[in-house]
Amino acid sequence: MIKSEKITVCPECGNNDLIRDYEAGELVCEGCGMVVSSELFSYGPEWRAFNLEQREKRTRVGAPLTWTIHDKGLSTIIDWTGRDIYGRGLKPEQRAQAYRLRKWNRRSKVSGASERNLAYALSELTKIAYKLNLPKNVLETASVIYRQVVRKRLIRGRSIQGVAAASIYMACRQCNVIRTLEEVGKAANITKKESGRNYRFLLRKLETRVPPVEAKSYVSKFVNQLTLSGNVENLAMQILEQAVAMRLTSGRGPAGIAAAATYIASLLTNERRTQGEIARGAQVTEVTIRNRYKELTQKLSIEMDL
DNA sequence: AAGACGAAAGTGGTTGA
DNA sequence: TCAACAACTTTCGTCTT
Repeated sequence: MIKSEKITVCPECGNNDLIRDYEAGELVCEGCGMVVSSELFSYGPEWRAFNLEQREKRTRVGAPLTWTIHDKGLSTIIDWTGRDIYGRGLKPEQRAQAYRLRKWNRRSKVSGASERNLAYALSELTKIAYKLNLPKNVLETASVIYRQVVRKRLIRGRSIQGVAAASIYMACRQCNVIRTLEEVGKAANITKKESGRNYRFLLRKLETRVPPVEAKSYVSKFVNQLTLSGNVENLAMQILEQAVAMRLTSGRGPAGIAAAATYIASLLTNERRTQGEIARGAQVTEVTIRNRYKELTQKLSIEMDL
């Protein structure tokens, strides 16, 4: 789904190497990193993935470079051993040249506080993503988001940790990977409140539309956590589709509904899990699961002959 | 003994005056 | 800014497997 596709040259630097970053829904200039247009829309993977592992493998389509290194992974380093590639010593004028090259190479890479901060922030993003077991595309998306924030000069007065967490959370939402604000906050060593504040801030300032989470997105997470089979996952999905069609989902927390659907599916397929087990993984209470469970079984007239 | 159930009171966030 | 409100949580006693 692509809108306004006529832009071919970056208005910032005149470069005509524009990259379509579908995961972030943006048209990005390869030259200067400017986001030329954020009109592209992406709803995640083009084909179906049934769990996180598959999703990780199947979403490796997109920008060819990485956005997680401050110079996009294009750097070269010149080492300090005064020898050439054959191990021979260098002549004095060559050594002097190598020294000058090194100096400028270094300076061109991490120059000034903002570059240093960016490098630091990107390494933080990587750490958080690692702790949360996030697929690569989410990390890449988060990096693009963070760069946007830097470019709009919104960092001042905010902690790098906080903005990093918010970027990761936003990237998760855009990529349909379910992580709660609490989980992200914990991985970034900040409170849920703080990560939430920063997320709302980004939402407002970047004017990004993030569609609300569908209950269905939760199911694969739960199924993985509880090591249930694909049958359960499929059945839970079907239940949710019916629930959505019958408007049983509006105003309800998607996590609770998905948890209940997973619970029902686990009963019907004889892979029973207790309400407690599911509740713990879903970060809702048993009571909520029970309430949703009651609604779903009643309204969808699912027979529970146990 | 563990799990499921449900009533009742408490909590944090949104909404609308 | 504040109170009303809905969804959800916590807690706890009771019933079921």
